[in-house]
Amino acid sequence: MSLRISNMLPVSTRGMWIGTFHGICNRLLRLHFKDANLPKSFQILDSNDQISIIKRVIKLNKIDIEKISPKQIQYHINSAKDNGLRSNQIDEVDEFTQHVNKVYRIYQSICDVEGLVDFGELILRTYELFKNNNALREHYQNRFKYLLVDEFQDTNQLQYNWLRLLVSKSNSIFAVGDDDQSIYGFRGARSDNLSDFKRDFNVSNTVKLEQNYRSQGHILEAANALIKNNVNRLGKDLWTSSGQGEQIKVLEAPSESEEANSIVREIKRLESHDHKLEDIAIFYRSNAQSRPLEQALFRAGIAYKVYGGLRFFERQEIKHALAYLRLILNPQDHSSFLRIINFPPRGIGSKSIEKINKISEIKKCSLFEALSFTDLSGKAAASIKAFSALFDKLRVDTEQKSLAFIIETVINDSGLVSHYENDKDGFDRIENLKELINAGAMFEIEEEQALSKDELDPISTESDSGQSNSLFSFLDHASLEAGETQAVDGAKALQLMTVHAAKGLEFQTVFLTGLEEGLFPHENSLADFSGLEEERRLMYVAVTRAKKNLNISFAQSRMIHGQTRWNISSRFLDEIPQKNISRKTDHQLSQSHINHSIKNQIIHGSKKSDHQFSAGKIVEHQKFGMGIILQCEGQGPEARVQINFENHGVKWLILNFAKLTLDASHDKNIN
DNA sequence: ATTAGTGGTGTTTTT
DNA sequence: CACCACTAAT
Repeated sequence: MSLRISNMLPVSTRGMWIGTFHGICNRLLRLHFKDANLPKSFQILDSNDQISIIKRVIKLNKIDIEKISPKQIQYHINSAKDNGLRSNQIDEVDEFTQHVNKVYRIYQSICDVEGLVDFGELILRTYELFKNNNALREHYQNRFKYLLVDEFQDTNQLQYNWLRLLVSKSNSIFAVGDDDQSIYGFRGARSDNLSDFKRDFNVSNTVKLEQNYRSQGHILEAANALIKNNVNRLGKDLWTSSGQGEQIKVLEAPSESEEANSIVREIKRLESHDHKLEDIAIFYRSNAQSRPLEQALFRAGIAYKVYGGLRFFERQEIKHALAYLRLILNPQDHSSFLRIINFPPRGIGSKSIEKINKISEIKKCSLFEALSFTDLSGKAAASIKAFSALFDKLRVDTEQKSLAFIIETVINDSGLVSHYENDKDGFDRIENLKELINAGAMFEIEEEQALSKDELDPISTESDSGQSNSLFSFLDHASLEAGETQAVDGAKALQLMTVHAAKGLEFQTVFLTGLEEGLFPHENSLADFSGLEEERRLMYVAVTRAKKNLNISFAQSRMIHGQTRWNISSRFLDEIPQKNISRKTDHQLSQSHINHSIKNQIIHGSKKSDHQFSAGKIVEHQKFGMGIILQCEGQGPEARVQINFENHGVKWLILNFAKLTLDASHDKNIN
């Protein structure tokens, strides 16, 4: 974003604050940590860190909530914060809320003591800071003459209130948003903020942007037709002056691997017609779907780049390494301490950890300091001494050293590398650890360049004593911008990403994959109407990323959670007008596939089944209607079939009881 | 007392 | 399939 802006503007962008809400709040909190009542070295928690603290709270306080999962509690905490609510502001209306809120309260006190800040807290803290500190608020109201907010439909209630605090008579605000592209409802985004904005900020004139400069006719018509099915929207109709262009190609494949192969063939064809690889993108609904695509691309020797997914900084080996780094910097960091106290295994088990915990409570000191008081006998005592000594040594060895050197020293001396050397699938992990050294070196170079370029803002942090300041900002960077690091060098490669990650981007050619009921729209979103509408907006976002060529595909069968599932095509496909589509129903391919799988059953299956039903056949049930057979089991009176019904989902039925009729037309297809 | 191995469970999207 | 909690083996 920063780059795009500086390329478009005749003036320098130095001095502008450009970033996400989270990024800007982090910057503010770093500058005013004292006023925000935070330790100087506060660390940012990611989703997993948050979960492990919640688990800790549940265990330590023996809260009796067997039925409530840590994830549910996490959701409660995050959505409370997204709405600007502290635990004491929540009505404990029922037992559930009471339990969950208790965890929230204790969780927050742990974070406060240990100097930990989760994503919601970044914004909430800054909000409270502005609210309670008039001088500071006025300073920033004058500092930022113009506030510009992009993707306004993705703001949540707290971010909205945050903006209201920052806007005064001395500055002005400008917002751009598209309610049809609101796809972050699950994390508290309110597209209603768009209409509230008009009211609360006295907007005198609204500009509707309906001319689209990106996509050609067929693509745009499809997008318009799709989104019209949503009831809850402000309403707009996009138009283009760039001609009809090509129809959308729709491909039906027998399996996910066939789908991937067809896409690879098409990409090769495009390449030979002078399409650039970096102008092509493949989208999918969930990260897990990237695998078969990657396999096919790898085999075909096509360079590709996966965005997001298992983020580099979220891998366990990287998190272990970072925990060592954090603990060097901040011995108070209990989460990091617990992560590595016995990793790699060094003979300090749960019992020892419990003792350390007790001592830290009695002596009111950190877990780390408690190590020196813990008197245990024999092996454990020796292990604990060794662990303390390791850290004393690490602190001395890494003082005033380069980031790369610090990281290298830590991953070697901690025993992480040698641990993974003995692990049978530890090779990749060691590669990643080496990559972390590189990332550190790169980060330091970039930081120097940035520093020499802008010595801007009047308020600046006082320089740090002792430990390297760049280690500090590196750790910060690691938790907040986890995904970005790998994305930079996306040159000359095909781009793979989730539809969520694709928002705001555009490509000449887009392959949109996995258009199947249950996947897209995702089955977990179908429970309520608003969920389905959000999925449809997601589809709308995906379609409108394509400039010239859009390819949509789906597979008849797909491995999900280790089981083959037979899906029907997505309802979203049916919502696109036929005139905008050219169907490449690979019928021959699909028939041969089904024949093949039936033959396989006859040859490999120990005995031929004594009924006429088999996987892949279309059947009709008196009550459930049409469906496709997923698998068969058993013989005679015990024979059962699993069927995915068009309108009733997946069910197991006993053949003797279920009156099933084979769909004759489909039967003819097979033979 | 620790660890490795086993069996049961739940699976979207992200700052 | 991947992760966790629990159990058996060291």
